[in-house]
Amino acid sequence: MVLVMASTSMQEPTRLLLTALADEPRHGYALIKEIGEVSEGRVKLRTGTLYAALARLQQQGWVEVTGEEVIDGRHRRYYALTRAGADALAEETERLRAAVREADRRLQLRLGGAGGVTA
Amino acid sequence: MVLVMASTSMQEPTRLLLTALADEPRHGYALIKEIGEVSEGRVKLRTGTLYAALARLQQQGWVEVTGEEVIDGRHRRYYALTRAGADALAEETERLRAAVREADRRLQLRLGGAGGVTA
DNA sequence: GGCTATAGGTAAATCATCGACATATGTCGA
DNA sequence: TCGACATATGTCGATGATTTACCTATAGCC
Repeated sequence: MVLVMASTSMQEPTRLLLTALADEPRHGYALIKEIGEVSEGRVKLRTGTLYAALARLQQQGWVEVTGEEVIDGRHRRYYALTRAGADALAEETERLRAAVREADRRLQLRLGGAGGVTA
Repeated sequence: MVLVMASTSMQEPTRLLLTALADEPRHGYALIKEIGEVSEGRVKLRTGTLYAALARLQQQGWVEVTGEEVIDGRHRRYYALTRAGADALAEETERLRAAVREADRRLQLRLGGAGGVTA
């Protein structure tokens, strides 16, 4: 078994990319739209970021190409999460869950310690 | 009033830094130790990252210096979250909460739709 | 004297992301 | 038919946060 350490957590575009691929394979352009929707229009993934990230994640073994097709003369290449990619996303999600808990806790302490919730 | 858009979400070290400052002011070295503990030893913040981030966050108006003192000949400079910084951390935390929900949902769909756990 | 912990910092390199550009097809309206 | 827009995939140089490596200095312990 090979364990790959994630020294530092991934960035948001990469995380959204893995998330968008988590349920089913998608092609590049669909990923851009998907991520735009999921982030409520906040993140507009650039093609430069997308294809660079897909290449990097393929090398990492987290993403793989599962097929290609031509629809109305337009070429589509489908990408999918590998098992390792899904595991990585699950781990990252756990880290984020803990981060959210901690931030909530401290922000609460801040309010409490400030000497007035002014409820 | 000046609104500063966060085009892309902050990175993990920066987020942990804001989190570590959320409950009370701390000095640089304490922040490094605090972040090491909060992340369960995963993130060892380097001084290069720390002081660069603190300078950047001060310019952004999210962090301010609240005081300095000398303990046993050692100089300490205390940093604190501003109101804007706390708001920013709260917003970021909400975004992360949504991201966690979405990742959970899709990873669940993956398991369900695959008809089998084998990749 | 040497090692560790505490405390603050700078400078160059790395690397993900962004912004701009390139290419090509289909559709819809003027 | 010409232009604009959506669809679709990519490359390349610049930007910017983080890392790596370096520096200073004091206190305490062996």
